[in-house]
Order: sequence, then structure tokens, then C-alpha cells
Amino acid sequence: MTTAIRGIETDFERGIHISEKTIARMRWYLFALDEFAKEDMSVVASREIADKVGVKSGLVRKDLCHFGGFGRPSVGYNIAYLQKKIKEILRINQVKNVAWVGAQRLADEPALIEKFADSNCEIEAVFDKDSTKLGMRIGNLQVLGIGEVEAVVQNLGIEAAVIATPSEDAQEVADRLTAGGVKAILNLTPVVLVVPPGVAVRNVDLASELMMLSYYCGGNGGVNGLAHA
Amino acid sequence: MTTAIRGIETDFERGIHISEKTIARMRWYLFALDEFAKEDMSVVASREIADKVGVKSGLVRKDLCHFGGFGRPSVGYNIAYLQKKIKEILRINQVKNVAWVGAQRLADEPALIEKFADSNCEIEAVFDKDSTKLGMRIGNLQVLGIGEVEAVVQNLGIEAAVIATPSEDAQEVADRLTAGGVKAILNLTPVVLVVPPGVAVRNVDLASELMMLSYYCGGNGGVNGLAHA
DNA sequence: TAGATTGTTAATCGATTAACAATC
DNA sequence: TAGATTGTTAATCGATTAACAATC
Repeated sequence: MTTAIRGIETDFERGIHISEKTIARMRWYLFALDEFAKEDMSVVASREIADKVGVKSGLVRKDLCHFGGFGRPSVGYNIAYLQKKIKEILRINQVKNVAWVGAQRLADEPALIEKFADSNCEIEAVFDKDSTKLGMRIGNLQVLGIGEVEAVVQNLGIEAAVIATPSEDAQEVADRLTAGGVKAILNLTPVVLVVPPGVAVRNVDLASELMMLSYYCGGNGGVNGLAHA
Repeated sequence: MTTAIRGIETDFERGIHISEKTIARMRWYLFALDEFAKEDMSVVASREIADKVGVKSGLVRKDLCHFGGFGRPSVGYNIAYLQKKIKEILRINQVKNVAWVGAQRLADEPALIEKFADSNCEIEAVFDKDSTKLGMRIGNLQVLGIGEVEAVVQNLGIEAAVIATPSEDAQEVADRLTAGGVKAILNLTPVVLVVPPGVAVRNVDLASELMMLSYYCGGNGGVNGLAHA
């Protein structure tokens, strides 16, 4: 809304709510910038970013404006600078402490630990409801019982969590996580979680997505859908 | 909008566009109905469905009304009947012919073939750009070159496709698929695809989701997000 | 009949688009 | 200066909520 010059705060800095759709597009814009950077460009217009991701140029400018005035009239946006700014906004370079609930999935697919680390998400605790899994080692972590979720999450300052439990436990786990102060949940189950306001949930579940695609197969005119995204 | 009695068509039947958010919630409602069915209930009120998935009851009724008048005043919705109807709407019980592009992922994780079959998605063709993979067998299918995508997709009447290629090939593949008439794409790459109007894209990518969650970690007040929806 | 809950309309809210003055 | 593109406002569009008459 306003530029960040001389102490005038942006919407973002004022804590004004920014829609999830805008945040999803910020990721798209970053993707576009990476593409332009590969082509050795140093400056782009909102129009070029817009075309690359399939939105209108005014929307690109409006989205970016929530976070500050990053461009220069008649010139455009400096790619390296805007990349840096979007990464800051999305906290991409900050290390995030993550809890993982549902040890089996991580035991089956230990490569996930590195995949998370690639995104600066460090798995700091693993929990499981199944008492036979207690104490089991995953990487250099010991599996804890889900009764400890609230306390451990609070003590370690964990802000995000992954739910990879059997479906029937997912909602209980979400309740415990949010009680412990978790603000962001990645839900790998098909369960529709209900969480308090202010907590973000992202769902990643193949079967659920297939269900939605199925509707569009017949040609029920759908357009781009973020997972999302 | 209107009931389906005596030839009066629903929004759905008239081909009026129904928002992606509504379709996502239809899946949620089905989830809730499955839960209620487990508890041996036979009838529910919109209010109960709403509470189970975290929306307002009026929205549940409005969403359902796009597809027909499934409830009875002062009674509610018959669970078995509504389950059946939503499954019809989402085409869940219909077999969908699916193309898969990017053979490596399927070779690495052959269990995906059955996972898709569980959702009535039959993988009818596999394509790859890498000529060294041509003719390779996956299940009972032979890998075809991506030059054949348009023709094969058309001939087999394929309506949906999965893109699991290296990032740099994803947009080209999307272009070929849509040229061949594909109306629904499941995108397993982090690429932001641009597709013609009327084509649905669902993204399933862990790194992209972590990027979005990262924003909400600090407590930038987010609410429920579908990947999702 | 009295009470409950649907289907649907009208009011509100939020997000996108169009347009343009300000700026480089 | 003339031309281009931003940041931002006002207009439009669409989705949610509130409310209620119709129905069981």
C-alpha cells in the first residue's frame, strides 16, 4: 500500500493480514525471477513476471506492494534485489525448527530428513502414538510419545510440524501441536483438519488431489489451482 | 440454486462454473460424511457437517445446492444418499484414463500405479523425453517418447495426466498434453505451469509447500489453506 | 400445531481488474 | 522532453455470510 521510505510502514510490517493467495503467488514470482536470472537478465517489468506465471501485471504489482516498493517507475524490478526480498518475506533462508509426528513414514523414507533440510526445515523432534516405537532412533533423534508434544514443542520453540500419522490420530495431533504453539502444519494425511484461527495448514495428499482432479476430467471447466500451492 | 425436480436444472447441469473452492469443500464434506457414517448415523444437518470441517452451515447448504436439493427441511441430509451423490459429482467411481510423463519417478516408486488405481485412475500410457528410456517396461506399459504425447492422448481418450519430469521439461509437457486435449493435470514438479483456460492444474510438491509454510511460521496470521486444496 | 432445518435471496466482505497520476 | 512502468486508487467481480420464507 505505502512505500517503506522514512518509517512509513508496509501492510506487512503493520501486521495487516495478507491473503494466502498472495503468499502463494509470491512463491510463483520467485520461481519466475529464478527463470529470468538464468537468462542473465538483471531487471524485469511486472508484465514479464505476470506473463511467466499466468496472471495480470497489476496483480503482480499489487501483491509486491503489500511488502514494499521494490520497483522503479519506467525501469522495473531489479531481479537480484527482488529475489532477496521475497526470500526474506517467505523466510526461506531462516532455519525453521520442525516437529514430525508419525515415525513410520520417516523410518520408511529417511531421505525426507535431507529434503526438509534443503528447505531449511530442521526436524528437531519426532513423535509417535504407538508405544512400541518409543525410543526408536530416527537419524539422531529418539521417538517421543505424543503425550509430550505440547511440552517439547514449547521448550524447543518449534513453529512448524508435519502430521504423518494414521488418519484417525491426525486431528488429536493437530490439537496438541496448536496447544503447544505451532503456527504452521503440513498435513500429509487425507484428513480435513480443524485448527484455531491464526494457524496455517497445507495439505499434501495424493489421493485427495486425485479426487479433485477427477471432477475436472470430464471438462467441468476449471482453471489453474494452487495447491494450492 | 434450483432443485432438480421436474426438469429444472441445477447450476452444475447447466454448466455454470463452480468455483474450485466449492469443489475442494465437496471433498471435505465427503470426508465428514464418511466419519458420520462410521458412527452409524444415517442423517446429518448442514450444521454438523459444517462443524466437522470448520466452515459455516450456510456455506455447506449453498455449496450442495449448486448440484441439487439433496436435503429435507427439518430433517437434514441422508448420509448414504449424499455420499453417493458427491461421489457421482466428483466422478470418484468412474475409471479415469491417465497419462504419466517422466518414467523415472514411476520406475522408482512402482507402488504409485496401485495408489492411482485405488482412486480409479488407470495409467494407460507412460512417456519420457530421454531416448534411452524408450521402450523400457513399467508395469505392462512401454515407455513412449514425448513427441507422441498429443497423438496417443487423443487416441486413447486420456483426460488427465501426471507431470513428473525434470523441472525444465514440465511446461513443454503441459503444452503437449493440453494440445492433446487433457483437461486435468497433476503437477509433481515445483514448476508454475501456465495452461489454457478450462484446464485444471493441481500441484503436489513438498518443497513448494514448505516454502509457503515457512512464511506462516513466524506467526503471520494464516488460516486454513487447502492445497489445497 | 410448533419446532427444526432446508434452499435461496439480499447484504457484506474480500480479491481482482482497470485506470491513471507519480516517477524515473 | 517523451516514453515507460511503477504504486495506488476506484470500479468490478466473485465468494461468504446473514437472514428468512418454504417445507417437513
